[in-house]
Amino acid sequence: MVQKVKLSTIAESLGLSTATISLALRDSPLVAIDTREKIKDQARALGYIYNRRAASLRTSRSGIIGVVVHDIMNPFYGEILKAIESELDRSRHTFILSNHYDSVEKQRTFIETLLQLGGDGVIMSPAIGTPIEDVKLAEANGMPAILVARSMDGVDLPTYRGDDSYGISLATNHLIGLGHRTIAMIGGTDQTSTGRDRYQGYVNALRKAGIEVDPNLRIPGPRSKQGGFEAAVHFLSLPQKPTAAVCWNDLVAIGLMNGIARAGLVPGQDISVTGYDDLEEASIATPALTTVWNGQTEVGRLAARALLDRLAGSHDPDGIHLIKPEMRIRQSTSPHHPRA
Amino acid sequence: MVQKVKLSTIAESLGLSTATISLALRDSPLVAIDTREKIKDQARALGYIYNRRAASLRTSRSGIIGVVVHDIMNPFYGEILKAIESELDRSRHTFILSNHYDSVEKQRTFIETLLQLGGDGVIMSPAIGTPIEDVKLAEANGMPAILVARSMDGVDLPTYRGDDSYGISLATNHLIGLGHRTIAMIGGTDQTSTGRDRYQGYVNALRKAGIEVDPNLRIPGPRSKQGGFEAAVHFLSLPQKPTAAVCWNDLVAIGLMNGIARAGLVPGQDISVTGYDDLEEASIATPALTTVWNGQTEVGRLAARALLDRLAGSHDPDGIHLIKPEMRIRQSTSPHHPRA
DNA sequence: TGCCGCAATTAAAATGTTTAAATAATTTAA
DNA sequence: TTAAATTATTTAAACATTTTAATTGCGGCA
Repeated sequence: MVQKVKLSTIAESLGLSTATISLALRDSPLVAIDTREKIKDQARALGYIYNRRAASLRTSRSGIIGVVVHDIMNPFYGEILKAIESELDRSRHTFILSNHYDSVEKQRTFIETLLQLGGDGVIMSPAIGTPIEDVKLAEANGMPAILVARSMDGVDLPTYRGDDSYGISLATNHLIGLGHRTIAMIGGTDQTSTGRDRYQGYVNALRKAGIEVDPNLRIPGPRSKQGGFEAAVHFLSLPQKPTAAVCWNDLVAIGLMNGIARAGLVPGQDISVTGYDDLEEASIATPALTTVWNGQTEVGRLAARALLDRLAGSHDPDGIHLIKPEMRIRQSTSPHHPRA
Repeated sequence: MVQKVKLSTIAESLGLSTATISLALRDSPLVAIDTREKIKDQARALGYIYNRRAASLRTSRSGIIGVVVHDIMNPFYGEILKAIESELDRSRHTFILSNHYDSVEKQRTFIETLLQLGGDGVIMSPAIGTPIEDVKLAEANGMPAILVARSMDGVDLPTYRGDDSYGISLATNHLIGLGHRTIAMIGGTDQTSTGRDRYQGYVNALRKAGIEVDPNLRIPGPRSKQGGFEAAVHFLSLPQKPTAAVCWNDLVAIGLMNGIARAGLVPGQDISVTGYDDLEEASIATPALTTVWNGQTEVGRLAARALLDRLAGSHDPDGIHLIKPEMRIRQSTSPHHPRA
């Protein structure tokens, strides 16, 4: 259907040209102030709707920003998205969201769609195995990209994320300080830079305390509650009988605690558990979860700001910007005592 | 920046017209098969990117579908969105997502933005207090709207949601069947049609069993874990000493159970709790949550289908389509025994 | 009177597609 | 061999804006 009310409709109804209408609606000082008012009133009266595609065809600015992350239903990303949303909102940008579920194809399709729509920029938490060409594709077509939560090797884009190695070492040190010596690490993968960093933080903390690293205590798995829940059986049957677990994130930790409880043990007493992220939910879990704040609000806010700045012309420094995590001690950890 | 590779770039490089290129890239039988192949190869080689805004300016079809719900981080909506996403994906539509957080203004801004972008349609779970004009605005500008999860009075749009009254009565009957007589209803509001329906279902079930309805047992509140958690204190100090709680949704139920546990009681034994929705999470809660499946996947799937059908020309019946909820009995409910 | 400068407005081109109608090229039928 | 039919391609207009450069009208000034 053709647009019923357009600039020319208003122009004709007032005996003016479309140029004047266009300028007036954007509050250009080139148009006399009372003409401007008259035009705006008329636009409202006729129910005029601005046609962004026509405008953006002319200006090559669409006001669209794409955001693609692993899974928007994961509250970790959810909190990042909220921060991005509130930052973009005040600058009249529309944002288009997508999950990639770690599928490189889905992610590329998204980038292509965004390019077709003339997206002004993209914020992404790259899927595992993202080829460099895919982000280059965006940049090469004039669509700046910013990375959040995950880094990419061999590509020099502005990246905002938590300092994983440091963060996990905080959690591990906390458990060591409570007297634990057999500490498992549950959930996640070692295939991402994040994964390697986290494992490194765990290993470093153990080594520094003179504790031998036992690779059998590393139980990778999904980064979800379900994943943590299912890991509980394996965890509880380890011959080494760990007394504590450093979890990949809060979801895994909560799932693991549920699994532990299901097996008749008391999480926080019989087994100490740490999370990671400090989601809103962590503080209301039972027991309240000892965890590490991963700076998701800061990550989102800074990434959005960086993109907006770049769109406004100022090119802030590329490279990785690490947000310092902070320990949050609650009731899911307690001093070591032998397992029943 | 002007587009570097466009139809005319390809056209010139091959000595053809843009019309031929346009048709070929869309696989029109009007173009000879080998010409078509040659053109597609060349497009790939030059790194051509289809310009949707130009196309949609001409065709007035954008391939964009808007979805706006209360809060995408709420897993109930998350599950609906996933269903919508997977349905739209296979028809090459891009979807734009937004939260309205029950702000009518934010919702209207979203609808306006979507109109400006030439959105083909919108799926919405209307904000509390949405004025009829706001949805009419969409329809009046040729953008069909479909409602999910919530109805709107006085507007005759296709609506897909669970049968709330029936669903809550299932949960309430289940508790009554276990011998409970003092049953509270926790969380949510009575300001929405959903809220009124759910309360009605609770009241109906009680009445039918000859139990007097005590309005003090209705504790409204936020529909979140936090809300349920905080309601626990109030709930546990009620003079009527309820032995069971029907919760607005799973989140409230899980929060409430956490709160009950925090107070030293055992949810599922000392107090029976039912949820609503049957989120993925319900089955891994401790204790596993007895709840009512609210058909969110069906709601999302059917709504998306209905919209696509309408866009394809077939106008399916307006009005409310109720999905039948189903009881899921787990461990958070048990036969009545006097509270300790 | 003629010229200048200024304010307000406009003409016209440009953005990259799609598509109806027209044309050119080739094949088929008579 | 020509007319008709079919196939392949092109012309040109349309979509709704923005923006540069041009135009108009007017008051003031010499």
